[in-house]
Amino acid sequence: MFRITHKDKRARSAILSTKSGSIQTPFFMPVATKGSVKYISSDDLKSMKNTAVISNAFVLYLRPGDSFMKKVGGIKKFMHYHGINATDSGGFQMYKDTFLIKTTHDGVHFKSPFDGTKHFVTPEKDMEVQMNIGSDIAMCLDSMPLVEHSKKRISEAVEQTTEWAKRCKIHHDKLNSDKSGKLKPSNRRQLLFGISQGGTYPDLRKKSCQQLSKIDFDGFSAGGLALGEPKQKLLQMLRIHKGIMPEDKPCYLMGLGSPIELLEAIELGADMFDSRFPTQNARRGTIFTSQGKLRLMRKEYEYDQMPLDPNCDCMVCKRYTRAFIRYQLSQQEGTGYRLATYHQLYYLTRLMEQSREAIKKKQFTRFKNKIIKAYEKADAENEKKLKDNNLKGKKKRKSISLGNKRSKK
RNA sequence: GCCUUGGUAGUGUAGGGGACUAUCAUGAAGCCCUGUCGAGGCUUCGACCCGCGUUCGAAUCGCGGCCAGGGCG
Repeated sequence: MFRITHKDKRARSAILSTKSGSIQTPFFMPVATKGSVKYISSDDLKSMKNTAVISNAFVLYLRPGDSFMKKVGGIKKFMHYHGINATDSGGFQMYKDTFLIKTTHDGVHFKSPFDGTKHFVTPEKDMEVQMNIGSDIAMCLDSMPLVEHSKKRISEAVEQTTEWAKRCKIHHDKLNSDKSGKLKPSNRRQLLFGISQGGTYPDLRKKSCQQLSKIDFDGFSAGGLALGEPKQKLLQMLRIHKGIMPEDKPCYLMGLGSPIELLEAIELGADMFDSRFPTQNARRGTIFTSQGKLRLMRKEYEYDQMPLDPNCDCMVCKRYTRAFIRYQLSQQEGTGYRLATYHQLYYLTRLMEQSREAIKKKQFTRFKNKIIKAYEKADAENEKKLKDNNLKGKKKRKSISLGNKRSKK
């Protein structure tokens, strides 16, 4: 179900098989919380050769309901989606005040931000919800502490996560067994991933990984990261995670979505990613390109007739100008969101594709460095531009204020 | 020609003698966003048409000018 085909030092490319087919790693999953990637249709995803998305089991459980999803034949049919669908358990929603009431030993008390209704979710219930939704990959219900929480609380969350992980696995196996009680083969059932916690404390992360690695999950995620901690911490935690979790299982780094960080994580052997970062940034006018980060909303692009990325051959870059997309974004028009998002995901999909190629050729580090250089170059140019503008601005302001003083006298 | 409204950041506005260091939106500049309920958050910049007067004090009241609407000849 997970077959490593190529290795380049710690980086690797593999084939992940699910009940919906096989895809190559490493890959990035755009976030489709409510069953759609915002502003992007499943046909769009297909046209950019996207292979996987992740939805949110808890949000879908609230609306339209997991029984609804079951009735309509599962999320993939519902979405008319061709690829692999993963669902997040909802553990991440604990992170948000709008959802969480409190966690207990048994499960999580949530409130619905839609209508204020209260819900109690246990690990077992969560597994049933994800089964009803019919995703290809389910995630364990984990207990996710805030980064700023005390070490003690993060430590408790580690224990809680492990305990719930065991319960998830037992119940999930039941739900995925045939009549004789035997677990179905991995290509005919939903996969289940465990999630390590521990914040950025090496000892806690290690402990979490050690506990979880004893459970026979189909894959292991690193959770609670990419939430504002320094990059070096993030990578350190990934190293610990990778060092303990079995090599022959997929490694999913949850929440990561910035291009350079993705490459750095791939270099350390991570296989799967998801994040709202690229799509959210696209909607807010920060565009990833072969030439680094493009801040599209700057006035300097008001009349720009270039495509978002001159080296991109996506549908958007072939047809639309920066000026057009910038204007549509500024007007909060759906078309702007759609075009920016399309390019962004196309770019990331290509980045993953190129990463796999580079791993096959054993040139991944060179490839990574090339991309990083482009981003650094763009950042440096940007900084220089800002400095120049500041100087100009100061001169201008000075002359204006002098002018005012004179006119008042 | 006479009468009558009105002139506040780039734009649209609030405020009709002291609470104005002038509101809000938009804009511009910057920072942020990473298992998405949300088309978001934060910081900064930017204006009382001009002059004279009344008053302790004027964006606010008076007069004149300029400009823009509207009405009557």
